[in-house]
Amino acid sequence: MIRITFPDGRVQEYPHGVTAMEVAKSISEGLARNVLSAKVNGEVIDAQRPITTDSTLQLLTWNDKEGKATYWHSSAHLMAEALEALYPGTRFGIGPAIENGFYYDIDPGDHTLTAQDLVQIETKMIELAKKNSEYRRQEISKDEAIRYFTEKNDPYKIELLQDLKDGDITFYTQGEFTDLCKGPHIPNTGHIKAVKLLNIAGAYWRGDETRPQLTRIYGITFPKQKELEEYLHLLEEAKKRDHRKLGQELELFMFSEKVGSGLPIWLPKGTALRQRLEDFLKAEQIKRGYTPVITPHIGHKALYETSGHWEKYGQDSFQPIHTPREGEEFMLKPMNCPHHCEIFGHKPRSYRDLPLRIAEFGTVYRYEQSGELHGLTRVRSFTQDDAHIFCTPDQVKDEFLNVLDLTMMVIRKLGFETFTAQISLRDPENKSKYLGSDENWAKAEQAIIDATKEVGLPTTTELGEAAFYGPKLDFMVKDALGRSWQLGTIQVDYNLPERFQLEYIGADNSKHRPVMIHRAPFGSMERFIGVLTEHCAGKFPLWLTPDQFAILTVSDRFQSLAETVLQTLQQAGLRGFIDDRTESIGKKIRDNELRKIPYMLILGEKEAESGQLSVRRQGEGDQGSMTIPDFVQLIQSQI
RNA sequence: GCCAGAUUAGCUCAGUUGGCAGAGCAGCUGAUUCGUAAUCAGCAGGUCGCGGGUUCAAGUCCCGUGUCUGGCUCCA
Repeated sequence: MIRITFPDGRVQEYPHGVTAMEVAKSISEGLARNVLSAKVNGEVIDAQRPITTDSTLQLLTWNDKEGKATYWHSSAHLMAEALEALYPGTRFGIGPAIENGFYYDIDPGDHTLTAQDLVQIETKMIELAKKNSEYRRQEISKDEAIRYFTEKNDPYKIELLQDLKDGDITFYTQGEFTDLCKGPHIPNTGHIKAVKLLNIAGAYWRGDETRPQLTRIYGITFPKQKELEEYLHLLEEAKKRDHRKLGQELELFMFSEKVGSGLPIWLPKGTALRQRLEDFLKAEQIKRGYTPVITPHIGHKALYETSGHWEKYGQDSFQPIHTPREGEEFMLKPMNCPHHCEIFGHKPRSYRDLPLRIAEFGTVYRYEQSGELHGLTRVRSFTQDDAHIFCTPDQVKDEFLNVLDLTMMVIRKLGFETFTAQISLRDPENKSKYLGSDENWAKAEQAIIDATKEVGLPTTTELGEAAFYGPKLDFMVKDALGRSWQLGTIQVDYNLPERFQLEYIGADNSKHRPVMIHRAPFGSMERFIGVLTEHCAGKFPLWLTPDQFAILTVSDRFQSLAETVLQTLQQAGLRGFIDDRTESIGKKIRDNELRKIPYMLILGEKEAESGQLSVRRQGEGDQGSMTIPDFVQLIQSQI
């Protein structure tokens, strides 16, 4: 007998070799029907695998994250079975579960798969799923496995096998399809009831752009048709929040083929919004001891040779601008740091001057790969809410904490409740990629880890994600479609001060090297506004939104009244406009609802007599009437 | 940069087998002066992304290219 410990702490004895499925059945048949896999001693395994030692056991169903992952991974195998049936000779790469669904990377050979083929594959998957085929696990020797895939002519699987140890290799088979796989899988294909293949894309084999490009098919499956429909509805809703769509509808920004791709053009409403955001941060920075500066948009190539950026990114940048005089080369600035280093270095600095916090909303230009451009979130010209803090090594941690506080304040003020913070450290396997000494790197990495711990900020740590000059802390939020974007960033840099030979005179009357902290709470105005637009679905916070109210006249007899009201509200510091088109009131309401104007003030006979305002809230409807001062008060109370 | 798809009026989109370029919304003009999500009528709006080719004839077929979309790679 072995002892099984359940998540609630209950312990029960079962025969040696019992499976999770048998345990589930002993509890209830209903539970057993829903079990997809099991977590045994922390490891997720097939529900049908025998348990041979005293263990903790958690039965995994659709309601568990790991249960879903098992389900979707098995769905990837089902899709592979369908592909093999429909397109014999297809070769397979890898097919994992992802956050929402799964994908499989395949090499379809001469055949090119297109989106039109997906429906046919879905139909085949459903047909195969209905056979209730079991997912059968089989341990196999490396030689035998290689023989199988050699016969099948699948070089990708053979390559995967090369990296595996003999004795660790398992195959899974369902129906007619056998795959190299460590598992686990769901009991049988019958659990898969609803299938949607979402899109098709190219993906480099093993993520390496020098290797062949495979076809990646993304899909998602559900145990119930209704759940699939709900998910697809959710996707539709998310698309409505896309900042590229809302940006066009709300006339925030545009792109022009003639101006160039990746170069956003800010329209009046977008500019109003953006400037308000900038003003908010500028005011906050003044309070916190930052000094604003302004620097040019270009700089000598030599500046970037000094900074090291030319060596690192020169080939992939906008190429130098040549002047009429021979031999002069200027770069569009890809970042503001070198200019700010020159500011620090332009006169002798004392330790009494530190920390020196230099801030600039600096527009930079980076030649991003054409395929990577995406709305406002990945562009070729953008404005960083940049600042560089020059301080003594002893001040690093306090300054880091201050910046952390500012960044979290900014993110929360804009209504992002769920964000994650990622500490990016250097790849210990590949230290030559980075500039700067081992000792400095270790110090900087420790400063970040300590500071985030001190404020209790939950973080994830990624090795190899650091910038080439130093470790960093990035704040990440998700867009409407669940794609993660980096917003604010804080980076410790021991390298640039070295390269620019920056110095200050210490209390000991000798020269010392300052430490530099790069930081941008928004990250870039473009990306931040893009992500913010999706986050609030175009309904910006009242303090930020371009227009807070619209005055809708019931007929043009009320035009002069509308103008008086507008003036009064503007004098009270509110922003709005009169919709005086000769349209019906219903039409004006509809249009301004769609433009997401937070408040609509309807002005007609009734208001002319009472002197009050009829107030309508966007998305909520009629709020009844109130006096002008009450309305001003209402808006101010929400800012 | 790579793979796949898209590209027609300001916007959203039709356009059959290659045979005169279409609709709705927006715009303009006129009528209507209206009470909480679309008043009515008329008018105007196009080098079908761009450049080649095939053809008696190309929005439609072929080649090249720009831009966009979904991913991959990249992201100072």
